[in-house]
Amino acid sequence: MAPKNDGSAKRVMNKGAWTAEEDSKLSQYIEIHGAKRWKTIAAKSGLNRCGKSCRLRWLNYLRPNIKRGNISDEEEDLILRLHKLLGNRWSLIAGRLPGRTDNEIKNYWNSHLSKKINQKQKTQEVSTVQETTPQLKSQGMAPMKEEGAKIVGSSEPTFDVNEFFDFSAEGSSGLEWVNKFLELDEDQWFTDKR
DNA sequence: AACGAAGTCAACCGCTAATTT
DNA sequence: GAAATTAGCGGTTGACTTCGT
Repeated sequence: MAPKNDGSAKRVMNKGAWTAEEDSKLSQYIEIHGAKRWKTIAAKSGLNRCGKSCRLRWLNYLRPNIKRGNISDEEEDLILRLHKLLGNRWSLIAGRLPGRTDNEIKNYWNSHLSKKINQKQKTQEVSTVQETTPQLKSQGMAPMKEEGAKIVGSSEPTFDVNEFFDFSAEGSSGLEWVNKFLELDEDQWFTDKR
């Protein structure tokens, strides 16, 4: 679908890093008018930015109660466990970590955790293949290299969570089912960590 | 001190889903 | 119900910083 030509299409928007002045303008506008209708916010706040850019800036940096940096061990554990459960559903994972944004968690995963997991996975794969291959061969099956890799550190969960859980019935911050699942998973988790 | 490689993270892009007209 | 608009998501990029040589 083609966007309406409102006369602003040819206007060159600012890109790149936000300045303190831009942050201030955006914060002030949202404080008065609320964080709705980003296109309008972008147009009326005096920022030469697109609505998308304003929304991202607000959600990731300017909104209240944002935590920055220093992800604790507890938070890291939770991210690992939620990723194991949900895959790359960063916004859902972020919903369980107050003050954290999906972008931050995604970055943290890509720069820190994926490496940790790859290392762990490599060591596990060696032992798993050694243990399972003779048995699988005897059953006429190939070693499950791909499937095995999905257990930890893949971008997809090992099952379709939508088939198991009705996301439409859950608020983003009230995912009771996650806690239940994690409680169920707790024994296994601490067994893994020992 | 200088340089390149690797790591980090803010921001953009493309797409889909949800909502409004 | 269809079209248009808006919101939101995840993947990717690129500028900047840190580290190693």
